[in-house]
Amino acid sequence: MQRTIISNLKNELGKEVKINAWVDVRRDQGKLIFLDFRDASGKVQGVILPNNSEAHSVGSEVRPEWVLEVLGKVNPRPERAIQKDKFNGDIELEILSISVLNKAETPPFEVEGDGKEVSEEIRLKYRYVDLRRERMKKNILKRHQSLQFVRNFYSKNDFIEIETPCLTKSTPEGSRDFLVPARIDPGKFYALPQSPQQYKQFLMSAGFEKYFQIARCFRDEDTRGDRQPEFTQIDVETSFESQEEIMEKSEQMIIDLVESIFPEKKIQSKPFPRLSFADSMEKYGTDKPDLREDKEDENLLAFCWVIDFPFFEKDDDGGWTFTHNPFSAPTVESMGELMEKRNIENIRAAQYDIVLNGYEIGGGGLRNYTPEALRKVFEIMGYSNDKIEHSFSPMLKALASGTPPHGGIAFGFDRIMMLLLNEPNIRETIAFPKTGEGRDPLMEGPTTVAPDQLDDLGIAVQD
RNA sequence: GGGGGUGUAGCUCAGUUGGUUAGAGCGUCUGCCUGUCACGCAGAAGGUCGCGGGUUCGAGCCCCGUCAUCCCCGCCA
Repeated sequence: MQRTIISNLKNELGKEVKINAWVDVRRDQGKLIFLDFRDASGKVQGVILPNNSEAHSVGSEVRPEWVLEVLGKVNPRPERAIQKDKFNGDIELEILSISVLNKAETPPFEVEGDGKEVSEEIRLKYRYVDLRRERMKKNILKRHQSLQFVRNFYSKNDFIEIETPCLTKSTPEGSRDFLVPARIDPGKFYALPQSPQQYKQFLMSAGFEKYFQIARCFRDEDTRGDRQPEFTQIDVETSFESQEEIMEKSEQMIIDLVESIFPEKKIQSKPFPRLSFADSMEKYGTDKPDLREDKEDENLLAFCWVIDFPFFEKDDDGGWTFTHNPFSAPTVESMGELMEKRNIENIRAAQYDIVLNGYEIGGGGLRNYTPEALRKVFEIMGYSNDKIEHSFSPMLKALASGTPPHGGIAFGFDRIMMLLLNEPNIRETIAFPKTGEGRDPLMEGPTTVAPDQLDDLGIAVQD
């Protein structure tokens, strides 16, 4: 007999069916045993009637989280047992026979409820159990639907998804890199990408014109509730488009995403308001203002753009560093100042951040597409010619190979999910997140490795 | 790197001024229960008080160190 999924049982009234499911709850009344079943599609109550002695003896053995194959008959519930507000509350499965596919140890915590009363440490250690709860199933499902939406949106708009490498090269500045020792070249290291920034610009050089990627990014920095050492970015880049065109397309994607996948949400204002960095700092004291008119309304989304960022700021040593991205272009008005390296504090970047309810959820910019302009940025930051060549010569050469004007944006996907799902932190939207110290509580990484693995890599570990 | 919170039964927690045998709820186990759905009733088992050291006649409680975890600052092109 073919398996029926639980959400389809209501279409099989009066028929005999086979289901495969977990035991969600067991209520044993002696002669009458109730078992609530759960599969990926939903839950249903099963009942073992007193006359069925064989099912009865199996039924009194089974426990929560056991995995069963159940043959049963779908019945309407007796009038007095109907539960109007419950999924499948008007039907029940009369259990004819049960076979146990797998037993389960007593779970470390109850799968019922939203898990907010269980410590996160324990939830993450037994994540495969924690993910069985409805709240987590919903989050992971919404995440999937959102990713599908984004893929479709960009695909329909003639963007193509291109994968870029995870084993790449360490470049100075920005965040600390995760390093991967290179066996082929002892003493040398790959770096995991902090973002696919340079690769997507190479793709513009290559003439793909419209690129996107659901990209995993890695930054070896301390975490926060809204930051993880590895995270997912919606990475986008286009050629020959203006800042205005890129912002409009991005805004449309976000609006369509919210309205399609999260219809209960209300967007406070469309189009999204725009603030200059200077105005935002003056009015709100931050470059990621929370513009919600009613902060109690959990379905209210207040997006805004922040633009006109200063390109450079003083670093700790009194030199100049970039505020956002070294590959950004200056605004048209600032190009002269960049090329002549004067008035540096006044140079503005063609840079735009998108902010939601006080969180930065994305940022992008037009890029320097001539090698001369990009070189000026590095010179202002005080990089030697050697350093520029060592770290950026592929990019400079690509820009010299016939690279179109281009720009793009990257969204922090996990953070967007956190906000749209009303979750208190980013970890609730990620199937297997790291702890605050960057550990994997489920797999218990990182760990030491076998000495011969280190030998292969030519690595000696200090005590 | 810094600041703060937490760590006691499988889970969530209480534990008084340092004092007898460390408690509760849920879960688990056993028995009873024919309409439960937070099932109910009766009973039972279950403890490296994170770890190490110190003070003390005596430490879950005080002191020092350490580990884990959460939040924040730094950091995060």
